[in-house]
Amino acid sequence: MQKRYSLKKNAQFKYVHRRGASSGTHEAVLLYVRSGALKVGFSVGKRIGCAVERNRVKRRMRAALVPLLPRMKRGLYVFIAREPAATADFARLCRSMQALLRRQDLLLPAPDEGKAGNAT
RNA sequence: UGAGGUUGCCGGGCGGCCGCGCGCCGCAAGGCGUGAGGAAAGUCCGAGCUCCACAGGGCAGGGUGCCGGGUAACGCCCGGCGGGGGCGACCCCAGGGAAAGUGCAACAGAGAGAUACCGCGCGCCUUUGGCGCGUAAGGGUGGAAAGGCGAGGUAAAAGCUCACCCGCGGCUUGGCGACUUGUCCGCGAUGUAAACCCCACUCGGAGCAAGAAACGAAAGAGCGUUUGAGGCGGCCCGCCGAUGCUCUCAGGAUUUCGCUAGAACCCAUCGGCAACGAUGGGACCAGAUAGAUGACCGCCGAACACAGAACUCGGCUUACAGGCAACGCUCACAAC
RNA sequence: CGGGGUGUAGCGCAGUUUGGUAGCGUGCUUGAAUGGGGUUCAAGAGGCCGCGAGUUCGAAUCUCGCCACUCCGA
Repeated sequence: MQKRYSLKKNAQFKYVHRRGASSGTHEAVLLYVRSGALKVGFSVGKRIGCAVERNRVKRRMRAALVPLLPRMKRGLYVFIAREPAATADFARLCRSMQALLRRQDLLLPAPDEGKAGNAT
């Protein structure tokens, strides 16, 4: 996932946290706010584990999101990891995040010919 | 063969494929190179670096604490000394001063730095006992009872005297020194300084959010220039100090620098018991800023530990699956 | 990066300065009182004082090293 898609400022995180529509699964929670740009942030709390484990969870969530990125509606996303995310396998993490996006209807129909990097 | 001791090291490797940070090349698509640790951790010490006076004096406060050396420095390391533990190789110790002063030593016990309960002896009396004096050997209490043990001595006793031993001080042998050897010259002093304290040495403060620059453009207010604004973050002195300091306009988690090559590492030779030093040679590319290493798979006998750089070094401490090497190291058993 | 605070009975807290007996409230158990319950009264149980070393005759207390939680400043 390239840096231009990442949510950066603490103020932005706070904004999403306050205004965002939320939905959750066993492994993660999604907060979403409509916006002109497509930005994604990840929030992995101290309950998950030590720095190594937190980094790994963040990387796996990021990797799971990459194939979905071109099909996502524009807006600010924050994914919050919950404790089972540390032990879940990668396939389970992927299904979980797809389910979160579908639940708020944020995934475009995705015709198969859609090229990567089309997010503008 | 088994059980140990000490020291040092590794702590996955190779390949395919899709991605990420940084650097270089390219008009672009993209390509090439490179990319976490021994502890990156805890933040417990010491420095570099930056700013505050040029880092100066005193008081207060903190730190260290056997001796000698190493080091940029250290509370670290090395080698000794003393004490303690282990059959041993070896390991552990904040280990200055209690004859400078103050405090504390509960309970028990007569008495905790002085004392006399039982006892022992002598004297007197109203004689199964009481009082006075002497004594501290014995009993008892306690972690600790004013050197220990034996002999002499005595009314009973006592370093009161003597032999041996223990400790402290003086002198003395060896050593740079901690310390040690001897001596019998003097003495017999409780413990606690991780209680206050004394002595010696040492420490200025803050920290990369340090600090510097760029972007807008000039203006206003207050204080002040030897009757001193402001500055050095415990206080005082002392010093610096003038288109200077503070505030508003002022919108910024803006951008760039600081930002990684270093008292570092490896090899050889020489000096040193060693830590380490000197000389010569060699190899070096993490530098992010919501913060880069992940997904899928194959092979290597298993590779499943603890764990993620955030200015940089030297240490300490803590966590750690499994594995390797060295020492003509130690002990036990067996064989020769 | 820098600086504090807390950890003691199931729960909330004293005791740490100046070292020797661990205590208070509430909850729990038993008994009394009531037809029964609550209130009340009496008795009792419950603590490796966060962990590991050290100093001391003796440590919740002093010293050192860890662990967890929490607060503040830039």
